[in-house]
Amino acid sequence: MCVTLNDVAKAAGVSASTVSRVLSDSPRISNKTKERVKKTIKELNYFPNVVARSLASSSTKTIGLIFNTESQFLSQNPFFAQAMAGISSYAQGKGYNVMFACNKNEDGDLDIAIRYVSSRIVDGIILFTSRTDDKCINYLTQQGFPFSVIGRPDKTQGVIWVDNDNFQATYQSTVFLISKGHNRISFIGGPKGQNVSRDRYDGFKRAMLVYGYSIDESLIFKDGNFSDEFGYACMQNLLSSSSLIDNRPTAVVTSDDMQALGVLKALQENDVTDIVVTGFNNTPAVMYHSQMIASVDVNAEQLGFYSAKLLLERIEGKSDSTMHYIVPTCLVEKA
Amino acid sequence: MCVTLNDVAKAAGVSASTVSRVLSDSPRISNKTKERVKKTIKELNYFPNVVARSLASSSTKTIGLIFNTESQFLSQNPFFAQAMAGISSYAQGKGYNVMFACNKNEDGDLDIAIRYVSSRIVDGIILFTSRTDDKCINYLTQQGFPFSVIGRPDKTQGVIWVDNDNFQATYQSTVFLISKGHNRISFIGGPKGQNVSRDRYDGFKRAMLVYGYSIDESLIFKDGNFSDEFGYACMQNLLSSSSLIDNRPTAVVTSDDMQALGVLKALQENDVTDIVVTGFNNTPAVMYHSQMIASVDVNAEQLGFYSAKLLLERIEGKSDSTMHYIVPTCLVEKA
DNA sequence: CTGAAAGCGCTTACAG
DNA sequence: CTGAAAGCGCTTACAG
Repeated sequence: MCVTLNDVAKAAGVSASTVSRVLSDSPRISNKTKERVKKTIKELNYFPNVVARSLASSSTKTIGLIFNTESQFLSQNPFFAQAMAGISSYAQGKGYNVMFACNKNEDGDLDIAIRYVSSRIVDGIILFTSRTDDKCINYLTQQGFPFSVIGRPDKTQGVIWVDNDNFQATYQSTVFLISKGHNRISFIGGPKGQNVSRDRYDGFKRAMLVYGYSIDESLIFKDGNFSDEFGYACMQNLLSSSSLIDNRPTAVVTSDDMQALGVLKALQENDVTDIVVTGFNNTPAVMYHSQMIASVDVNAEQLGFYSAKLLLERIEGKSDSTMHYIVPTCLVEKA
Repeated sequence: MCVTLNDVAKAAGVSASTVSRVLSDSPRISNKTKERVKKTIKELNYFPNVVARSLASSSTKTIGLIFNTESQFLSQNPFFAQAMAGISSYAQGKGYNVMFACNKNEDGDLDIAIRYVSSRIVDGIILFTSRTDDKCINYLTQQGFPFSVIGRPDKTQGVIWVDNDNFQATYQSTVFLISKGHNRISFIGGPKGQNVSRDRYDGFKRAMLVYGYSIDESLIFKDGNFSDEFGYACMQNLLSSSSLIDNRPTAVVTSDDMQALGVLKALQENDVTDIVVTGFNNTPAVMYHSQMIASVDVNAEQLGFYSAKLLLERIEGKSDSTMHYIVPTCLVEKA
């Protein structure tokens, strides 16, 4: 029903091989025949069947995405959509398609990875954020299957990854607060055991130390998660603590805008207007709050873009390809 | 390098046809041989090559997504990620993969559609929201290619679509405000020429009429867009209008949470605390505002789910498949 | 209930 | 510079 390569070959009076070579712009074909074949391709409105091409060349020109995240967070955090846009942008430029699959839990992730690899439907995989001792990373490494990771994994040995400088990000946020005159600063951290959590805490700690301020452990919340509930709970805890009643923090460095949102809710409910907050992702709706005075833009689209770039360089066997890339963050300060 | 169907056939002492039939669970194979073949499939850890299968069966078991939306909105509005999750959920259950591609403008959309169709890489397409006289819809219809649309298009003739009852949604929001004692209510609408805009305005208008309140045209903003900028501009307009100085609205029905966010910003900047707002999408960060008193949950995940369901029924040639489906909305009221 | 054979639409050594 | 032929790994009438 569709025009095939053979139809073109017959119409142009050449062999199928020649048409195929014209399509791949082989230097071994004379310009004269190239012109002629291209003309009949136009006339017959021929488009190659990519499935047949994939089978013959054993490459699908498709990459698969695995989120490693419960699907509710996909919509709450603009990070994912932005990173997807960046991936799609690079991939399209290189003629690659992008596939995704949502899932419920870590086993779901692994199932998707196994399906992608075993069915040979993708040439490579991009993982969004890595867990501790990540099953997908272990599996893909063991299979020798090309993949890249957004967010530096536990073991970087042999794995391609892109990430922000998370240390730098909270270091800057904290220094910004200090420059505004704050020095009793609370810190709200991310999930236990993740590099991102550790790095963001370290950045905060270092800034405090460099500027000569001590860290009050009662203002520090680690081993949390990136939810508004956690932010809310932390701030409620601070506001209801009797030991802090005359010695509250004046600022909070959070590790996520959703956390910040929870913090802001607690502040509002308690009519506290003299505590300011910083967050991550520069989410428009969160930044509208007057007490949000800065947010780290992680440049999610760039993270996606480079995760795709490094992956495709690996797939296409560029020998000089780098294994990781740091995307700079940018502290967005409110006027 | 990989185990093929032929390897399995040899190992099990049967023909390739038989292995293939076992894989598709054909009723014409005896249980005894089924068992034996399944055992060797396990032993050899065989997985079918889906690319070869696609070529032979001329079906890729993949659907493609086209957003019809500038990529910045993809991340700002949780709608897209939620709908994608719903699509992925249904598709995975049916053994289908999902592909997407971001783009810059309407021509970009059409390019993607042409690529999807011509390269025969997907079996069907889902369009997110339709434009007036949509080029993609026209093209796909003319090609006879299976597709479904999220959001009722201009011409529904022969096209599969899912949508909310947008009339009902704003009708309910407005009635809710009326029940709270409001009757001078402002309305902020969506883009010109879209069904969604018309329906949402009609729902508002009808509720006002049914309850016997007149509509003050100076409080109505149509032909806008779903951005915070537009919401902000509308509210600034209202607050600065000298003719309204003693006769302001007490409530605003917006057509989107981003609009609502802009409205809230204007209210906050002008220290206006006696105007309440309703929106769409139940965005957590927006709902935190005390003046947001209701938001319509459009159930984006369900919209995605059913857009995939109707599409796959069409692809698989279910004769009794319906052409459209209305996903109920749900007004989320704040306590 | 099972098999031999043709075919899906390309690519790519090999030969000239 | 070009072509004939094999092959990628499946599915599916057709025949028995």
